[in-house]
Amino acid sequence: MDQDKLQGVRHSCAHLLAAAVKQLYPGAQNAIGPAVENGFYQDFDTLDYKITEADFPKIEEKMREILAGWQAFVIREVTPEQARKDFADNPYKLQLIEDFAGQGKTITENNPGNFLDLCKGGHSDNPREELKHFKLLSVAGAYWRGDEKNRMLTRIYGTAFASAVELENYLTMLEEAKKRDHRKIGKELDLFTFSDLVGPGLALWTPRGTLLRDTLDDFVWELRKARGYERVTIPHITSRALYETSGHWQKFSNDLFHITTREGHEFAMKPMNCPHHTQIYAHLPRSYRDLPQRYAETTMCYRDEQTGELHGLSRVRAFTQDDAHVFCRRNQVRDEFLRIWEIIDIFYAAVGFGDLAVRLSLHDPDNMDKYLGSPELWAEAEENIRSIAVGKGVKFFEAKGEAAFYGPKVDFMAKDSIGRVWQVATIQLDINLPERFDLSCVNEQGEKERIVMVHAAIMGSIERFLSILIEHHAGAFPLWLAPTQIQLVPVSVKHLESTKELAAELASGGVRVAVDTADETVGNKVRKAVQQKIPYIVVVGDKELSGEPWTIRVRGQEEQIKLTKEEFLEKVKEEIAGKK
RNA sequence: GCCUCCUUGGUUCAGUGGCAGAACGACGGUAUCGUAAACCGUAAGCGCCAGUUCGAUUCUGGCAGGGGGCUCCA
Repeated sequence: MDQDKLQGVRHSCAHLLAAAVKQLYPGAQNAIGPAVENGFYQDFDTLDYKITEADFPKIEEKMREILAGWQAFVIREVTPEQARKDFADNPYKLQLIEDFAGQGKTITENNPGNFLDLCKGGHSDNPREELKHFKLLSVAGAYWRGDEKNRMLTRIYGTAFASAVELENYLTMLEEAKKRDHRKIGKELDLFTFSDLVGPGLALWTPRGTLLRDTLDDFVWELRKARGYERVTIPHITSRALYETSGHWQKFSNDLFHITTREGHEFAMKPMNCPHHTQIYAHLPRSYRDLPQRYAETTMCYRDEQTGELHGLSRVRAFTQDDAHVFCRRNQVRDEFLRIWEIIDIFYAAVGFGDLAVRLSLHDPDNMDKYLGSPELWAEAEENIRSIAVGKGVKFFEAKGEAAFYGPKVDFMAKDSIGRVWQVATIQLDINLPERFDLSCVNEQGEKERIVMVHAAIMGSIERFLSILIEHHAGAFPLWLAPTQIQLVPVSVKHLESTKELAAELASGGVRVAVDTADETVGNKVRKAVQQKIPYIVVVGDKELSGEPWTIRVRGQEEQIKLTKEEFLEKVKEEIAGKK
């Protein structure tokens, strides 16, 4: 079955679900019910009925019963008057009818036998056969028309496939994905934790997790340093005046953590770093010869997210940005973009991602009040980055309304274990903050020239990046990132002291080594190390200590390898240096 | 913030309107062992606050925290 046809099947299932719910819950009204990436959903106003997942078997049974009476979908075009009559008791359909009529769209109804619905079409041709393999998955709330001022409807999610096997495979995949959830693995590998006393959305990083963060951040810094970046440091709070100048105060006041001093002065925790960085640029008169100025800083930002928006490490209230700002002339933008893009390419290859989606995030011309600056300025900036992306020769897609309020962006998107898409890296062209902060340089003619800013984050939020990285590798990090790279397992307590000495020797070669000091059987110690997904495990006993070749257990492979201590250490060091 | 579900030792899970259970982990002991779980023992828990009840971990409500969505996301 091709993708279009499958979409038709899923959308038809949404109708089927609507028919079943309307029979089981008299008076319930269905709103919209589209096919989505891995299935479908259908929204309902269920009045006073409360539908929960416990009701799914009953609803699914009713769906099968109704399906038995279905033929092919019959589609007919109707006048608005007719449609209003047919859906007189459904306020949601009536609103849709008015919209369609107002836009001069034709209105169509369909009926597969015993259920009339308002719909534009795109259905299964043979519902009785093709809709068999469906399953309801979850129930959720969703605002009518996606607007939080509207009534909240009950949304039922389901999925459908062309065959029972494909459905089963999909459900199995969802189960497997749960095992890779970063919140679960973060606990198992002891990488981070949350505390009710500290508060929601505030992750605490353990020594192992911090090692992982620092290793990643060191790598980003290494790549940046080689490309002319310099480190800067700023405080985590600021006077409100800074954000009034930048425009953040008016635009994002609700998302700021506010601080009022005992004298009544207003401050805020920083939700981003750009305004602070502009003040480092602005504290000296700059010659065109000094440009670009490239500032980098890995630092925490704070945003007052609503509790319902928090999600593991993906969405938190305090997160670490590997942020950089380039202050340059217009004609330097392309080179700076490509320089950053190169870092992103190298970095994501080393962490095991070869397939980031690239999104050109543009402004929404119908919503100019969301943005700073004139339409002309935006058009020019967007054309500029579009041509850079085209020149780079990669696949990208464009998204209206996804720009930052100060300029268009190139965003890099990765998927988590169940396919949710998150933004990670970003390169942004900013034509507005330099205006607001009056950032300039003196050009060849001795005139004051307005500059532009490029914002760049490689991991974006380290917290969010790690959530993706953990799920991508299911906790089995590449050797260079693994908090423990080699686990030494002494055969018995007799060997403990010499094993510790050995560990110190390996560690002095720049390798992260741990010794299992527990007075346990070898089998148990090996098992623990395997569960911790440690890349190399070596049992140390009389043989190893006497200089015989070592038998090394390599993560993810059946057969063990035999190498002398020197050969092994050399191999490990090479792999770490090569970011393997 | 909104809809909905959930909350039992450190972790994963049983269970009950009348003394709360297991496994792993931790701790103590015995064994000193060669590649995915040695054996014995000890400590440790019903998220918080109200209500109903003779009695609430269990029922009801509120709060907090968490899950799935929605809205938002510089």
